[in-house]
Amino acid sequence: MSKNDQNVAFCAVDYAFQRIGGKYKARILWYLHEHKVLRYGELKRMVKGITTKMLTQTLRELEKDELVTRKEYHQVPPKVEYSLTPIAEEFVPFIDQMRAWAEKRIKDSLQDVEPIACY
Amino acid sequence: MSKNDQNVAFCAVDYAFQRIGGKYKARILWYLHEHKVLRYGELKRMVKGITTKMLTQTLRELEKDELVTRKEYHQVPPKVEYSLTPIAEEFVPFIDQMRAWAEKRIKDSLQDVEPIACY
DNA sequence: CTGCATCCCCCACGATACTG
DNA sequence: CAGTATCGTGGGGGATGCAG
Repeated sequence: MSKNDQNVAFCAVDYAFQRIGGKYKARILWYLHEHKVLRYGELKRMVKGITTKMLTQTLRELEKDELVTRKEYHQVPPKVEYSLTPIAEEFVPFIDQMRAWAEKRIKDSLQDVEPIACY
Repeated sequence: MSKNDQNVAFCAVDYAFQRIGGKYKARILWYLHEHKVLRYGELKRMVKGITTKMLTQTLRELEKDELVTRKEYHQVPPKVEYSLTPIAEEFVPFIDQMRAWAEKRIKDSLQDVEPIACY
């Protein structure tokens, strides 16, 4: 594969995963869907274990892909709110279905799987 | 985060992504769904750019997670067939929906996106 | 509060060669 | 045909410190 193929999606499935894959994206989208609007610090607290670097970076990517909207209030102290775009809202149902599927799977194999502590 | 949290899913969404995330898993599942049964070499040809190492490794992981079935024919030359488990079949509709969503997105932003060459 | 800048490490993934 | 084995590397991600 040539260097230029880096960001080329081989198919639509790839395209989707490039946008909502990664370690935190799906979770962030999910939380934003559940709460409609979240501040930076709120997200940071919900996505356990994430660093500011990763949170900021991930939000920027989601913003670039038009999946989240960033609303900055120019005040001191700063206040920034994030929410989903309509495009992202269209996608959320799939995340929800995946969640349901996963929960069923987790229940069926109730060994070797650590307790799930999510929202 | 402690070392032992490596494979712990923080939530069901994580759990799902740990199983069907990665660079090739979704595509492999999709191809297997489309063709019902595929031999190793057939998969290798369909998943463009994948190496034998990654294909084998990915198939092994999917097998371990009970998403694909491996059927080996003890003959010369070797013949191995892969197919989806019922659990994976349950999941495929979501991949399909994601694909539809992605294709729509691709059509809407018909610039800077390379031609999608997938099945 | 909401970030940005650095430094650094690990491992997912690639390339290549070999085998029953 | 259907894989192993080995070696290398790029960048995703972590830790920490600073800033408006």
